[in-house]
Amino acid sequence: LSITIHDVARHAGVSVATVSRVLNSSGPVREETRLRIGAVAKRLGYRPNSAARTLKTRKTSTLGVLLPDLFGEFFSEVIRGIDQTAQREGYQLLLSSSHGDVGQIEAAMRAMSGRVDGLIVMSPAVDARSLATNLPSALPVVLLNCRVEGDSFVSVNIDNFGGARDVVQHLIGLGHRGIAMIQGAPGNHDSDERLRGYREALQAAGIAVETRLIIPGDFTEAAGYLAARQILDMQPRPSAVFAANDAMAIGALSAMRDAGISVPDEVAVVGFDDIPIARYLSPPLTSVHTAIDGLGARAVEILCTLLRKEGDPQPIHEILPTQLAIRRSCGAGGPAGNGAVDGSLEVKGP
Amino acid sequence: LSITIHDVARHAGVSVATVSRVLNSSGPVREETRLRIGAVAKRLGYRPNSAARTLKTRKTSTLGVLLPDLFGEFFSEVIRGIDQTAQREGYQLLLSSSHGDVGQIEAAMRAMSGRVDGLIVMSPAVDARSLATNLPSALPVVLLNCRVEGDSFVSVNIDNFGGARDVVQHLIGLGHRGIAMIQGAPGNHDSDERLRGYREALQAAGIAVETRLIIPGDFTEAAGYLAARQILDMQPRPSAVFAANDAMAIGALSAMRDAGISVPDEVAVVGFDDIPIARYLSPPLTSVHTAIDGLGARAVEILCTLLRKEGDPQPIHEILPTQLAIRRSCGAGGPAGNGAVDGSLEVKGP
DNA sequence: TTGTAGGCGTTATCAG
DNA sequence: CTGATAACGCCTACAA
Repeated sequence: LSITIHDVARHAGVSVATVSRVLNSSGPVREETRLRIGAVAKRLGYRPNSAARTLKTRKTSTLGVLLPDLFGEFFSEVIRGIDQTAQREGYQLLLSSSHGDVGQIEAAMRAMSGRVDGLIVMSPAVDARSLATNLPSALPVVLLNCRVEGDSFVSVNIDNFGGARDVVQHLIGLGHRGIAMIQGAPGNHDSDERLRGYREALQAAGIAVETRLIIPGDFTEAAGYLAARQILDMQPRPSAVFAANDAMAIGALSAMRDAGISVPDEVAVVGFDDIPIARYLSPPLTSVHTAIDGLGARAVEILCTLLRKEGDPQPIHEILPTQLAIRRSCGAGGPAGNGAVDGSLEVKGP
Repeated sequence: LSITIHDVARHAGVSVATVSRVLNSSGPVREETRLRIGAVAKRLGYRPNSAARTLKTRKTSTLGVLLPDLFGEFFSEVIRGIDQTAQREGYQLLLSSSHGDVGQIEAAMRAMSGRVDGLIVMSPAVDARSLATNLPSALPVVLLNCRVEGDSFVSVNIDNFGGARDVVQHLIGLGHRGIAMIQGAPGNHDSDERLRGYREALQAAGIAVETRLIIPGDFTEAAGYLAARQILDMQPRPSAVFAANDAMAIGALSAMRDAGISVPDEVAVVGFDDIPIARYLSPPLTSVHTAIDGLGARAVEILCTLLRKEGDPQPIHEILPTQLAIRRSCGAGGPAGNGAVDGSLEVKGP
């Protein structure tokens, strides 16, 4: 029913081999023939059957993307970066997200193997063994924001540690000593690294790390709200709060407002991620700015060099830098307005 | 290099035909043979080559998803709904987003045709002609939140009109007469429908629709901020603002805070979409709640019945209902706190 | 410069 | 119940 290379060949009065040659610019074809075939192909609206092509060449021109069940802003930005870069590189995207446990993600990996040329995996649950047993060993894989054991895989990460350390350092610089932290989801790599950065900053300043100041959370607004209520009840009460992401910071701000606590006058609050609305909050939220779309984009770029076999065979571990976005919620910096309309990024270097 | 159906056949001492029969449960196979083949296949770690299978059967077990370049929360929710449902129905997802103009989306459609069994298209830019000329006429398509002309296509929409009408009606019920609206992106279907709902509510209440009260926007926080500044300068100043989405409402809240205007005491503000953080804003934002993930889920369900040829051939136009989520920003309803921690949806019927 | 033919891994149609 | 075998649409030596 569909139109094939044979139809084109017949209409152009040549063999399928010649048609194939002009389509792929492989092998020599007389200029006149090339033009004629091109015209016929266009006139007939010919589209090469990608299944047949894949069967023959073993190339799918498709990249697989495996994501966990993640949160609004972050998700869309990662995808945006991946999508735009893949498009530019001539790849389609086979997406599978919303994975809770390891079993689901392994099933997705198996379903994708054979249908993609390479894979981008973002999952706190996945490990080297899991990858090895569920994927063809020849399939190039780039790990995104994952805990990486050893050097068996290529990975791209955000500088969670450095970003957290910097923002806590900033709080310390403002004179804060009692600094609470609201943790991200347990077992999550980002979460652990941000906690590590928090610890590092305190220790570097000679401040004791108090366990009671580290409150569990799960990256949701509701968790931030609950954690903040807990923090407000503490004796002595901390003068600053570092939430492991902006969503929890927003929950915390909400809780403080409900409790009649002024931010930043009574308690300073900072977040992580610098989501777009951070600057529109009340007060505008100090956060750690990360180029989330850049994370996705970089992963695709690396994957593509792997596919072209350009890259040196040794594994790459890339870490994307972060920047402090200082606004009013920390009590230092930021004009009275929120700079919403001047178009400036309002992002400052560390 | 990879292991094929021939290998399985050889190891099991049968023909490829028999192996194929047990794999697809097509045709009769003696129980003993079936078991033996199954065991061999598992032992060898055999995975059917999907390209070959597609070439033969003309089925890809893949759904295409075409999305515009859209905004954080909305995007991830739509995808989540699509993904989960597709997974349950046994389909993979070929995704292409970040499309600005018609040309890009048409290119994406062409790139997908032949690689998917069906297509979900969400784009304000696409029309019937565009679909017809760029897609095989046999390919089932479901339109998402699109303007639909005639009955040539199946579509799923959110009740933009009804939701907007209800929330404006609510403002009117609270005594507001001067109600400004911040519009969404020009040319966008959601945007137009929400405007239509706004008009309808005013007219039904016998209030004249004033053009000066309708401010252009584009669904971003920045646009909401700018629009609100404009509104605050008006003489006489409106007593309520309906933003066509929550992001713009957030921008508007921010502008009012900067201007020292109290919400809802001096000006009431309402949004549309009810994104998760709406209830954590200051004050908690009254909005129109929509099950965005339900939108995606429903689209996949309909597409699947189309693929099974179960559905009646006549086109379906489904409209998903909305609900008012009344909070403090409109001046009516909501406790002093924001109900953040009691787990209730805080969504009320119209 | 062009054509012929074999095969990629499956499924499906026949006979047996 | 099982086994040959012909497609599916394309690419690519090898021949001409």
